[in-house]
Amino acid sequence: MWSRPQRAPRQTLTLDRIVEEALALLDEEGVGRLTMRRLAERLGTGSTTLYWHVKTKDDVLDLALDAIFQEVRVPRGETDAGGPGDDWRVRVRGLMRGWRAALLRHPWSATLLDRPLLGPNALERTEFLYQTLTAAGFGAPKAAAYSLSNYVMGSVIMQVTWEGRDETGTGAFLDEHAGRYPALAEHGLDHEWDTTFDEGLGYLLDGMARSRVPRNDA
Amino acid sequence: MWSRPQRAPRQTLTLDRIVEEALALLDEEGVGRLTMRRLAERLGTGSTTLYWHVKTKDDVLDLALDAIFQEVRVPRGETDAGGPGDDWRVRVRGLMRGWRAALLRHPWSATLLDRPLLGPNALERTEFLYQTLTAAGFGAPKAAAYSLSNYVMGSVIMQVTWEGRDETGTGAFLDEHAGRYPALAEHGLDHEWDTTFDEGLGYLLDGMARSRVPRNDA
DNA sequence: TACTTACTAGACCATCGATCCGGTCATCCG
DNA sequence: CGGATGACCGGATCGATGGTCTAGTAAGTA
Repeated sequence: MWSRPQRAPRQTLTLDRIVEEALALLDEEGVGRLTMRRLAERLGTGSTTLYWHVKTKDDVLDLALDAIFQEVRVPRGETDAGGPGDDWRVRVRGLMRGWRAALLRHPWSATLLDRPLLGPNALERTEFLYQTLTAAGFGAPKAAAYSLSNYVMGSVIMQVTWEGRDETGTGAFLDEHAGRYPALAEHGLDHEWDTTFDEGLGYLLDGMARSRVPRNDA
Repeated sequence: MWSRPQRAPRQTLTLDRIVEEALALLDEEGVGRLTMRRLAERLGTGSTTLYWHVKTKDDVLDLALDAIFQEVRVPRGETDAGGPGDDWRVRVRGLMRGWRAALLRHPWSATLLDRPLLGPNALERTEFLYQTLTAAGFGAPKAAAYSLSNYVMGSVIMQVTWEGRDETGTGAFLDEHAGRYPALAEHGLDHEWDTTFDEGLGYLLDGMARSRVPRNDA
């Protein structure tokens, strides 16, 4: 009885549906409101049932986090228009921008970024990053990849942390202590997140460019 | 009855003692094991008592997180030995390294980095960062400061996330899927955290240096 | 002495993640 | 066709948590 097709499961509730609904719940109400009971209720089932498909709640969170990375487009075919050997810059910047944008589209992800990104979608993007850097002539793609990911993660966490808050209270607080923190009070709370991100990313890319050993392009 | 001294409180339990013990508990057992009951028990009191000094558990966490920043030395007086106007680089790099080291000394902090750093210790360091950058001639110190902080935070989170884990399981997992992720599998899991951090920090600083408008130094 | 304030604790509440136990139902085997 | 198997489901329940209610006690003030 070789390759017997495994018994067709009833599939009324699948892991995919759980993840899908978890993402919706997360998007609508945030990570604090995601409980197994509430998730089960939205799926029209009991909380116990979820545990047949999933071992712990952390599994759901891991799955949901990795699902975000599915939205990140991998800039594979993009060849540069002219710049000599700057292909990798375009690709890496595109990946990092997409990475950041996807996480910002789901702000609850910021709280979950302290867990290892080992899902297939995240791994695929990381693999692409390694390959792009290696092809560009970086002897130590790991260091470069870490620096870039770290920067993206930190930027997302910082932005989500500050954007979600009621700034009036914090602003008043800063004004109140303007004597102690003059420079902070002077520059206020509003911030151009996108341009700052691109700026820092450019610095990182510039610095890396100098330390790479070009391969067979000029 | 001017300047009546406020009634001397009994002070058998103070906020300082609570924060101090919370830090010890956090260091010893991690953020997951910090409960109000356990903390109260260590302090020889009941959990209810803590709520007289503190509004919620989040307050304890905020306080503990800010307490970490107390360990970060502010490199105030450090004048450079010779480099023309590179003072700010030395100071900023010193601050960022100290920032990172303090957080790494308390790995539980990585999980809490998704909350605003508005404690007095954190604010004092941030204020110093703004002042140093402004004095160095940066027209937009906020963008520079954000880029730097983001990078530090991301680096800490990434390192803590990976260092705490049992790498053998992850290593086996990667080996198993080496076909799908060849570049990842090739470079393995071990990593030189310190040098990578300094490298990326150098890139950031280099890039910023180019965009600043020098003030009155050469 | 009467009163206010600082402080403490035990019992209690709602809720959570997770499990136990007892089912149901489609499918496969004989 | 009929029993057995295993995928799937859910109510009740467990232990633990954050937080509150209620009821106090000790120390100072008037």
